[in-house]
Amino acid sequence: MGRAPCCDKANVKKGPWSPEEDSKLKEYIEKYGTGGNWIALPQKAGLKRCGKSCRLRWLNYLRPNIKHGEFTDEEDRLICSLFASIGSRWSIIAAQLPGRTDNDIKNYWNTKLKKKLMAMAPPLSSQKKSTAPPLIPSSHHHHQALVSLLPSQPYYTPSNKSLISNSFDSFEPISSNTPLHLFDNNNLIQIQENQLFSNNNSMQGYYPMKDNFLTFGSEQSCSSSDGSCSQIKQEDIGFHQGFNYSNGFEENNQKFMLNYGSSDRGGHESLNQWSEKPNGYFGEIASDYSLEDVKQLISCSNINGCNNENNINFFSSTDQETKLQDSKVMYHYFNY
DNA sequence: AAACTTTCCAACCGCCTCAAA
DNA sequence: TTTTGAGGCGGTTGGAAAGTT
Repeated sequence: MGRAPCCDKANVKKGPWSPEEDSKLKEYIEKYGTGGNWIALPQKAGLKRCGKSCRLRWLNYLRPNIKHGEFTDEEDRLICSLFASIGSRWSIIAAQLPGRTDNDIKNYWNTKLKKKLMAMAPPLSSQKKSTAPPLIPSSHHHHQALVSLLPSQPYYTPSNKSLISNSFDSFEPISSNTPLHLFDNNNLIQIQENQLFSNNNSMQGYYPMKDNFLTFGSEQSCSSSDGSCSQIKQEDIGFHQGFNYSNGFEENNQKFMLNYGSSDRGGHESLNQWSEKPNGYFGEIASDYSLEDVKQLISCSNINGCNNENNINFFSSTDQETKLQDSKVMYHYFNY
């Protein structure tokens, strides 16, 4: 019953790889490949290592075309937007960055990029509080999010006014008078664009903002069964450089943030440039994940899966390929 | 220069899914 | 149908390197 035993764990070497081990592994794989069997590989290659260790060493360090060293601004942006979309699914993120490994990206995020973004964000306590009523009933105990990918310019909104969709419904450019429809499953919120961007907006509780930014969320942080909720954590939030305002409020222990991407990049060479690159963030690189896969992952990247009614809603334009390529991620977090 | 602290990252650990037996 | 291992993944850690006092 079951498969053959794994490697003799009591008799395998651990710790850093020596140059000799590296060359043995590299030479063997270059000559014979992995054979689809990492467990058997170390013995064949003359290594006293666990197959898992060999796999990791090969994938993260020895395989060809591994890119080490500084991450570019473009890579920063891509990591940020994908992290905002799908969370810490490093292998998927890595698939969109040629030459980068999931481990590299994970380390980079944990040690540098997260701090970099945090340094740009104002402390939550400094943000204005609102008197606006909660938009989400207090019975909602899940961390919820509404995600949309909006083309950089112009802004789009679904023509059928329904954002409850995981598909890419038809979109039309919004005029300055067209309300944005922000939706969670119980609340449809209409917001005029000028209410988002005007400093003298009349919408109580919504603070004006100018420039793009991004918020990040962790996985579910509270329970729907017992109603307990942890407060939003500072490290769960990141902002893109270049924002001037964020709008958010706190009410009845709920945090609400409303974020919006701007198309005005102004040519600044910084993180606030989202999509100057003609080929965009997706689609130009060979990876195991196609654009459709990424869309699907984004559309399913919630707590409970694609079919849950509290789903993250994801939409884009009919011209999916091109529009998605220069899209930005807009996150709305409700109720932590 | 030494002691201490912080940062960085390679590698390990443990969990999950899938499939072989 | 059940058990078990392989492969894959994300979280965590230990120690080296870099920075600070």
